[in-house]
Amino acid sequence: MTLEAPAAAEDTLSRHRLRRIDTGKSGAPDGDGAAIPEAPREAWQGAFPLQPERRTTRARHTIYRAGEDLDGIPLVYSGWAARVRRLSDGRRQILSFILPGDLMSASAIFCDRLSFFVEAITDVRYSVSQRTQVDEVLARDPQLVRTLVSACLAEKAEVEELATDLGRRRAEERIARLFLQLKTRMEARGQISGLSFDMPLRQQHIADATGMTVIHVGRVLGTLRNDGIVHIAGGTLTITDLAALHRLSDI
Amino acid sequence: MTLEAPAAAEDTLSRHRLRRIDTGKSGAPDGDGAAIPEAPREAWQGAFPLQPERRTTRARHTIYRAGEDLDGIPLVYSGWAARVRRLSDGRRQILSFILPGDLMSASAIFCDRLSFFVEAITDVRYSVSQRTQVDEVLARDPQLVRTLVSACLAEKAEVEELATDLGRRRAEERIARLFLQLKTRMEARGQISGLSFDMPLRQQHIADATGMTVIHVGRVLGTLRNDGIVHIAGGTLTITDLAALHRLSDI
DNA sequence: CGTGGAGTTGACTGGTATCAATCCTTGTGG
DNA sequence: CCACAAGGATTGATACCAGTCAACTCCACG
Repeated sequence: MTLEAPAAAEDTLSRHRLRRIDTGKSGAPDGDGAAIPEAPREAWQGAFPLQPERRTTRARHTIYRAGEDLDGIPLVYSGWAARVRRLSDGRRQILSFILPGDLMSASAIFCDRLSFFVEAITDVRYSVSQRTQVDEVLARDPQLVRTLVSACLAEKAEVEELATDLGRRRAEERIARLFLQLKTRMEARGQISGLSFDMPLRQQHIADATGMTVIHVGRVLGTLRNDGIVHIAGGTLTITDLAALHRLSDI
Repeated sequence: MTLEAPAAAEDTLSRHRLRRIDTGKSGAPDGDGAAIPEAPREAWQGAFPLQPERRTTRARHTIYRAGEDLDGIPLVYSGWAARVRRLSDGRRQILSFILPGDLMSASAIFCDRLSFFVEAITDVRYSVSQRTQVDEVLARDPQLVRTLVSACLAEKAEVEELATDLGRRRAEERIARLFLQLKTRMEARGQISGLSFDMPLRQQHIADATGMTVIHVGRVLGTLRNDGIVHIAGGTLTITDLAALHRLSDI
């Protein structure tokens, strides 16, 4: 598990992407003040009553490299990250976004080596619970094991939905669905006001998540804005026509 | 869990797809003779030493419908099937192919309701082990639980790779990778001779697995044939230039 | 023979990608 | 405080991959 490693050197095709050393601001939904919403609201909230190690990774840096040994189970408590697969020629696919309160991957509990990278989008603070300690807790609580297996299955189902989106839906549809998904997740965290929420993703992230090019993402966002459906400004996403967004999303 | 249910009625957009009632032949890799290779060669081989119920679903029919209650854990012992997500307007995405010896989905062990359909490609014979019995076995064998969780994680990783293919690779690349994957899986089953193996998929299946249209699949297959890389004839896939296929696949 | 599924081919369209230039915003450093 | 540099967003022109529509063949089956 690597901390604070610059991503530039390894990024074959990085076109300015991830290159700059972050300065600590970058529109993150969390200030750097004291009031960090540290509590994960998920089912495994009480699962790790341990003394985890605390770490930080700055925006645009890689938190975990595919294939490395995980030295513990990481849980994000502030900032956004992404699980991403990289191809040898630099193409990238984001598998999911990791929001505060999320395990970096539910798989990490049962497996100490993952097949994808985890990259910080904003500055990310996370805790790493020691595997041996977690295993002890799990051994005493079979019900918790079930819960965590379910979390894995949920993650799997999410990726299956992503695959369907990428294989069978069109650009506008995919973006609309991404936004609705983010809205739902932010809602669950109580981090939405009206139909707006903090959303630190750059167009490049949206492109890598929806299998598009940045430029086309920009165009689609443009039409969504002109049609009065969604607009992004200053790191905030605002839904101006929820019904239309649902219509586009086929939800 | 449904048996022998025709798919036509439910298939909103089916353009001849799945419509015909199969006659029992359809180029399945299994004859209907006695010599069925029944032994799953996977890790969970000894996992279900029970008296499972045996069932059959004919080609082109639906074995399981998303959201239904699973009344047991299904293991395919002959024929090919597919896990597939359907959209409301008839578009389909195949998440993976199920070959003889495969669990219909590893998720079925920990979850009695799946989010995708399972459809028979050829005639499919499978066993259904009762959940209560399997749970008993699992309770006595924690190591087996780990193994089966790993199977789930492997299935998850496979879908993540599919998502990457669909999002970031081109048509030819995707088809090449599908073929190589099938080759590997058939090899593991000892069902390959030279560089040929039985492959009952129609172009429509390949299209639904790779996120393409049938027609474009036909074109790509045509060029692969003309370039002397792969050709399909009489339900048999033959790789005529393995190196080229690897090159295309970026493996 | 007739029917229907499956595959092939051609013409055309269209959705996205690619290339390139400009502008805006923000952080950096003098 | 201001100028500069870099990242990010927007726009235009053009190319190309893949989708759509349609016709036709081939084959298995009844």
